[in-house]
Amino acid sequence: MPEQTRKRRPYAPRVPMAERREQLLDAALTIIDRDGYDGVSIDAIAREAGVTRPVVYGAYDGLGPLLTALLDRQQDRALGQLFAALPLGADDADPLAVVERAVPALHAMVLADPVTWRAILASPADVPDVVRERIEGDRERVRGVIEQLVTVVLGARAEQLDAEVVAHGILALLDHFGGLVLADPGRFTAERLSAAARSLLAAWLP
Amino acid sequence: MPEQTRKRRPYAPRVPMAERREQLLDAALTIIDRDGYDGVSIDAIAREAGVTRPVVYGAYDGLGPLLTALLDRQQDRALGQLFAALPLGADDADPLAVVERAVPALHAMVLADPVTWRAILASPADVPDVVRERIEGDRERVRGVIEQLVTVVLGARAEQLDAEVVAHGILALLDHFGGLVLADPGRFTAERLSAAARSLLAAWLP
DNA sequence: CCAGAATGCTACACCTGTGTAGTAAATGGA
DNA sequence: TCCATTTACTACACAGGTGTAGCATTCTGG
Repeated sequence: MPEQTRKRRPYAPRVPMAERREQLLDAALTIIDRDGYDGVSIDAIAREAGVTRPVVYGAYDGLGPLLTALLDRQQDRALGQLFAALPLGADDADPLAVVERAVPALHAMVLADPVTWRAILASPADVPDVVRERIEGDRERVRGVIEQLVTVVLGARAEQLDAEVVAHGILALLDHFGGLVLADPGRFTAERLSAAARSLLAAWLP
Repeated sequence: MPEQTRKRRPYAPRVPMAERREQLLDAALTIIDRDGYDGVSIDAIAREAGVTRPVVYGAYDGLGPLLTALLDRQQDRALGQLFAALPLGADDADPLAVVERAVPALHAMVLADPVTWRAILASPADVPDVVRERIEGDRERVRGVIEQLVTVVLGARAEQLDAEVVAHGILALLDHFGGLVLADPGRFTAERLSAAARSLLAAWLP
């Protein structure tokens, strides 16, 4: 009686590369959302996807390239969502209207795709270098857009302001409140945040 | 000829426990500042301090307790510096004066002890749980103080405002600009930040 | 001056992750 | 149907971190 009994791992369903790649990116994103960037490793991704490590190495050349691919994919989603939410066609130049439209739109945006946004908003500091650099770069792009938006919307008033500093401030606020909304949606509702922004801005305008 | 030639590591200077503990905390802080929280391990701390791991285990029961002790020490420094920088005795209730005093004080504060503040401001997300909880708790305390400060300083005007949201916002701004100052002191000077805060606030006041 | 306590070091067993070579199973076209 | 290709798995060697047992050295007080 040959002891062939050594249980062999059941074969994972065979899928073509393209699909496998997508599946691995999903697995990585799931891990990031559940365990943070610390939890991401080739091994963890393989386990999460129900395959073995060589399968992952077959699809990507390592953790760096895999995360880069993930960022490529999420970047489209995130920036697309974001630029859709920002009232960029706002030539009306009414600051109050801009804020009234942007705040609920952004609120809806993060809650509509919490996994993507948690990965971005909760990312900082010790993430793998590839990820860090990528997100930094995107932040800069967004900050530039905000800076322009501020300049345009505030028009003449803007001359008093340090637009770069203001843009940094706005982005910091979006960042922080985005995180709060994700962490505690019941406490930080769109209405509440809109009201706060409105009342601050209303008092500020002439 | 006995082959006693197997080089034995030269003994590190012998120090009493109390001093050794301080030295290990310093080593940990150095590593955090240089390599981020990712780089912190018992092994790395031992190397940085020029001793072997068992020495570290003799002083602390593991990485968690060591980092807790580090936080205990840094907490005093940081909160002491912070509450000294915030104009808490500001019964004069002049918002502009409060900001004019607070911004340069905070700016000086982070630059006076960059290691401590980088460890706090650049901490987020995936730090060991002990550290994360501790810093979160402190943030809440500080936010509470700011909330009160806002209420007091703005007086009657405060009734229009959502003090909690405003305090969150202010703390987010302090956080973010603190990081910017540390990253690029030449670009974000005390004067520039003061001017920006002053001009925003001046326009906002009646 | 010489125990014995205090302090530090070596060495080991264990864990988790990386990356790869070799092998086994599934699949699709001749 | 059957074989070549594609896809997946096993197994190994290596790297770095943890925690501990046991030995070596230094220092101090009697």
